[in-house]
Amino acid sequence: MAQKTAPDSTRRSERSRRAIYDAALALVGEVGFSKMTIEAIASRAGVGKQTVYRWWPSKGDVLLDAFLDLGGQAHAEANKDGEGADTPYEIPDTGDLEADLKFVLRATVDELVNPKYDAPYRALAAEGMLNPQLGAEFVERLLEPALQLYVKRLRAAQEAGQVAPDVDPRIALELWTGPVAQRWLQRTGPLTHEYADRLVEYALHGITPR
Amino acid sequence: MAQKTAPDSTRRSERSRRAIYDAALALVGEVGFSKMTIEAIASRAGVGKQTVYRWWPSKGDVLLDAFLDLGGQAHAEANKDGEGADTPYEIPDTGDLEADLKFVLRATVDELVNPKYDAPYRALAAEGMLNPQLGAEFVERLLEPALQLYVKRLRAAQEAGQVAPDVDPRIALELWTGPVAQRWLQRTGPLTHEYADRLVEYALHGITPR
Amino acid sequence: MAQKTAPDSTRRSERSRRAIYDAALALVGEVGFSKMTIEAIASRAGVGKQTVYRWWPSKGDVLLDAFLDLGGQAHAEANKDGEGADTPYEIPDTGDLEADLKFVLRATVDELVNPKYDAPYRALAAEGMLNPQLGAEFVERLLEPALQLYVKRLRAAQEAGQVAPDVDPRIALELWTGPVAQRWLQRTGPLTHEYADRLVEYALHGITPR
Amino acid sequence: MAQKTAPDSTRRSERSRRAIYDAALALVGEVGFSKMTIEAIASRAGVGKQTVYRWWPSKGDVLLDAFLDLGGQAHAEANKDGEGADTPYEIPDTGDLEADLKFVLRATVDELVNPKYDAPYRALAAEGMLNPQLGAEFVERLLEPALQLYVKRLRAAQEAGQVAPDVDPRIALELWTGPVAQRWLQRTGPLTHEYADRLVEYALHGITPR
DNA sequence: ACTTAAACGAGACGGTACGTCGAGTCTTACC
DNA sequence: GGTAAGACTCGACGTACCGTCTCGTTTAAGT
Repeated sequence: MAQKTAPDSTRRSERSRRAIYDAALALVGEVGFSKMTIEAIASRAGVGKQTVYRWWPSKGDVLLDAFLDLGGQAHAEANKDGEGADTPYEIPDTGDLEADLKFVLRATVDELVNPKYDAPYRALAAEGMLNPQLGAEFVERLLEPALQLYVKRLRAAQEAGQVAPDVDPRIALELWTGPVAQRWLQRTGPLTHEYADRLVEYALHGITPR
Repeated sequence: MAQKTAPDSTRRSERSRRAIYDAALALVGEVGFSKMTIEAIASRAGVGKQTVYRWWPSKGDVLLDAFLDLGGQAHAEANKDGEGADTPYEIPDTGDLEADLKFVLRATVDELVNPKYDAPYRALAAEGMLNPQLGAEFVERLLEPALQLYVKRLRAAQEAGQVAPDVDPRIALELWTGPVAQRWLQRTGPLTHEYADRLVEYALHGITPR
Repeated sequence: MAQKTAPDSTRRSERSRRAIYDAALALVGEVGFSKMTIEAIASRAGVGKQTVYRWWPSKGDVLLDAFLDLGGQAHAEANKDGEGADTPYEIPDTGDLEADLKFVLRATVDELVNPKYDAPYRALAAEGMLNPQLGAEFVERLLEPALQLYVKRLRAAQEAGQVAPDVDPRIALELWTGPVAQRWLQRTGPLTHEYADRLVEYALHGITPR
Repeated sequence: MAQKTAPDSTRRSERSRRAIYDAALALVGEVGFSKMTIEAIASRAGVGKQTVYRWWPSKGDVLLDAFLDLGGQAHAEANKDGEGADTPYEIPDTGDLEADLKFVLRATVDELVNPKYDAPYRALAAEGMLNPQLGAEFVERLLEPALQLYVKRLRAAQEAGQVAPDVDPRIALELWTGPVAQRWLQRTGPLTHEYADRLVEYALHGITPR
């Protein structure tokens, strides 16, 4: 396959890469995704346009990498005082499924509401809907790993008999992630801790009388 | 409020309006929302650019109106043979809540999968996430009316004792609309009748053992 | 030949015509000829665009009529106290050709420098250079009548033996009108009374030693 | 003076510059100045609009440069066979002032009548009358240099005693350039060799009897 | 330490679309 | 039927970015 003489990533300027991430995240917050231009990113990063085009095919991809990097940094930050064992991304398992799910979902809500994450994450979600290639990458690298944590926790709950054995965890988790995503992205209602709790309750016990 | 000498809508050309709707819907299907330009809409509709700009502030707004018109037409079509009483938008109430919900949700899935609706609806959803003004209009005029049908049906079910009285219908409905929206928009999994059925079952009875 | 049903000038609105003249003259002074638009003229005159288009083919023609009207008014004004005999446009004949020419040429200079006349007259001259049709009308209705006054005066001078009999007056007059026009239109030098005097002297007596 | 980050002229595309000149000169001849658009120039030159706007503020300026370049080319052409000494722009001095002036003025008339030069030159002259900034440049770069040749020749004639010592050459030359300009630009009469001769005669010897 | 080739900053280039303005035509309602 | 008003199609405006393409200038590997 004849690519356009693919760039040599070993000689890549780390300095420029970081500057581009910073510029992209700043701009998406300041002017929004659709008004964020590659020229503006380059100019703000003090970088030539070609340096952006050399490494990313579109502004969406720049933002995706920038956002993943942001997440990586945050995680590294949270663990920098640890002795060595890296705290994994994990849903707690206290034995009380309902409490554990509420705890995590509340944290998710907090994050989605945080402007620092909202702007880029929302932009990526929206862009991914129209651009299947970007959307696939978004889901694969960002969304699905997070959802798999629920799968793992639900499997444990099934083994503990707290979830019916014939329930498909991959579907079950959508009972609360779907609604939260919808409220967040489409602003169809307030996104609060109370709302998160209610979703978990309804999902676990159903809405029909017992 | 000093607008730029608002145009006189009584003198508006119906011909142009329809042509613009058709062009917008065709283009969003053919080239996608982001590559759809106002110039292309105007040109395809055989209309001056100014005529588009005179009546809509952005291509998103054009598409929203075009899509609403499309829905209106479809509904009118479906009722043109009726005696006179307009069949309302309504969720059937056969007494069997689960069956009724599955029926409607399957229909929703079919519609979302239909390319005729998918392209514009998806574009509007995505655009509405980045543009709060458009998003609000999208929700108010398109999404919320549909969701309210579930509220009504769930209220009836509550009166019939089929749904617990302390359940909030506006939240409950999101147990299935949220997941469907997520699968559809973010392509996180297959969107099938089986999936729809499963969501309704989980939502009604919960995922914990009974 | 089927014209577009030529308008009936007997039913023409005098009110509108005057308002259009005023608007055109005001605008050419305020924003210049090229930024003066027919829409602006109509709007300022409180008149529909069609009323302008019905009676004039271009903004140049509007301005030409407006300027001719302005000249007519000025002349009427100058004669409104007269007993009845209309003072004709005429170059004085005191018997002293040089003095008479200097007098008239100084007056011409004063007029060309007067902003009230400069803007429209200059616009018409320039436009007439690029648009032969307008140019011909400009020359025929505005310029040539003025030049013919010199022809008449020079003929009288020839009869009085003050101008060589083989001199062509129509060419001779250009010895001073040409230079004045050039200085005025192309701003190649100061346009003063002294300059006017000098031109007349050179033209009458030549620049070679006598 | 804070310009908009003035472009770097060392990186300018010579190819584009020439193509733009050619397009501008062709267009002004074909459709006239007022119907010549910057879009058409760019399109015909196979150039982006921005490349025109980057280097010139208006179509008038483009045409001025194009015309100057045309003159430069013509002059270079005329001298390419020379040994090295560039034939200067110069009015011949045969000792016979009248003959020399007639010779040059006839050549001027020929040039003004040549369609190749008429269209752009006329357009520049007319545009310069309405746009003082362009007019100043036109006079300074195109008109005045030509007029100064007459000043030089007349000074020589004064030294030779063929022109009265108190005559101002800068004014004297207008006795024939002014009329020629007027006939040419305003089409007030035929522009012929005979006319040119007559003007020189009148100007040199005056129109009064000797 | 020196060479050398790739990445880099800068930004000009041919394009496309933007959103606005005005041209000239046409329609509506009024007088 | 002329008029004021203004919506219409069309085309050009001047601007903003696109993605590509030179230009020198770092800069880091491999001699």
